[in-house]
Amino acid sequence: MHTQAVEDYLKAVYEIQREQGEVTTTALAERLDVSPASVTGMIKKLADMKLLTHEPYQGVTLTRAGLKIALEVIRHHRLVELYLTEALGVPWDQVHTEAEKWEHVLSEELEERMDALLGYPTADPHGAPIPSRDGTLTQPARLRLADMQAGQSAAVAEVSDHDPALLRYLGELGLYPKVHVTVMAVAPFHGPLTIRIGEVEHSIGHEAAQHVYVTRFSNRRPGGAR
Amino acid sequence: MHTQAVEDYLKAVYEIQREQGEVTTTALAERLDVSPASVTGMIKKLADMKLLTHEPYQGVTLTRAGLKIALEVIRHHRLVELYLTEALGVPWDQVHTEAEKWEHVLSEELEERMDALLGYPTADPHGAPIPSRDGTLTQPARLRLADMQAGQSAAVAEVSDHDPALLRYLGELGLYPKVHVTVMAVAPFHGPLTIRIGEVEHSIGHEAAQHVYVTRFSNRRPGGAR
DNA sequence: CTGTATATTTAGCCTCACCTAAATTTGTCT
DNA sequence: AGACAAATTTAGGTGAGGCTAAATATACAG
Repeated sequence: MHTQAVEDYLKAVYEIQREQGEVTTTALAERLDVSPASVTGMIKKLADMKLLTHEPYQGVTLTRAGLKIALEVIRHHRLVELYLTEALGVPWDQVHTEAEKWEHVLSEELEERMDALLGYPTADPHGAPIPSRDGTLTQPARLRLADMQAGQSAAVAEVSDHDPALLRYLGELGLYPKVHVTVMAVAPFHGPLTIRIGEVEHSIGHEAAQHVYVTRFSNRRPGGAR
Repeated sequence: MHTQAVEDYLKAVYEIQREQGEVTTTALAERLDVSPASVTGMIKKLADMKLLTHEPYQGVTLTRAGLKIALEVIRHHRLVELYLTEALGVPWDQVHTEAEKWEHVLSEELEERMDALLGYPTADPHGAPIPSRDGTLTQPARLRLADMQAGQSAAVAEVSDHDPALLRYLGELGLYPKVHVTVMAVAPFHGPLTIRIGEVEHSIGHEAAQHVYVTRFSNRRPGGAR
């Protein structure tokens, strides 16, 4: 087995790679709340273990083996998040923190039981896709609510899960995954968006709207889905 | 927070104290699968933290603070054991190993949720009492099935949870907590006991019978409960 | 193209929890 | 009381994963 630190690093590398393309020492240090020097040391170890490759001063890339571990950890994390909301009723702004601990102690046996009990789900409570056991992953949406134009409609696909306060705010607005939303107006200069959910309208700041990913309805049915 | 090692040591001290009265360096080393020298070192640290007192060459006693932590860990362990059997259907010979890991990552919040979901239970799947949040604990039964005489009846109170093979064996016999059992015969020289559970009779070795704790029915109702 | 800011790595050190080997203490048997 | 075995502690070390301070590499502005 790998240590918790190894798992945390690989997961962080994967996530930063997704979000920013390039995985730098500093980015890892910030995400893991650790000094850059410590990251350099750990990278060396992970490279020795053939879990990633390191181009000094350039950044880091996961190897096949490293990717496998990262996806296993993420699978655990997201399954646990969903399990905690579904089975134990934990509010969605708290599951992330709990899952950070559980992901490292979940046996394959229990993973399988949770998976079955949840009906082999494909997304966690924040809409993030749950990797399958063999490591395949549906492509997450990359369009942000903040990038939409007035008049467009979409379904919420995924929301960022790192900030509990943001999640509580989105929860108040009703911006959960799968919810349909229409952009009524967009204020200029990164101002707030006016959006409609069901029959009610809300205003949401640009900043928050950047953390909400959506899937636009296709334009084939003018008038849009309901 | 305390490290996992600290929690493991305190739990072990508590358990050995219960089982054997005296908590020696060697006993701790064996239980924790660690060298005696390592135990000496760790004891020194725990004594510095005022979690236990150490009489060199004599043994170790938990302080009030140490006892509190030990009971919290045990509470977590037993709640998790019960949760795993009840909510996730994990077989009773496997829950112990899983709970060894979970006990260290369970937040108070989740502890409370599990506790409520299980209906504020007082015993784990092996019959061991679950400490209350304030650290009170019902006194466990100390009479062993192996110590009973022919003709006596009792209810199974608790079975030792450390050996999965033993638990599977007891499961086959139907020796679960609360089950009523009557000793039909006791072979001499630590030979097997013949016991009756419901309508069926089994033979069980002295060794195994030492790991089954029972509560004798009072003698006030001759003929015994059914 | 040179100077400076920023990113990264190196060097040296720390704590935790473990180890082995070598004292030392305790208890027991004669 | 002496001798020996068993239990315990001391001494010295290891690997993991952190840290700070200092050195070095890269990037960018003038």
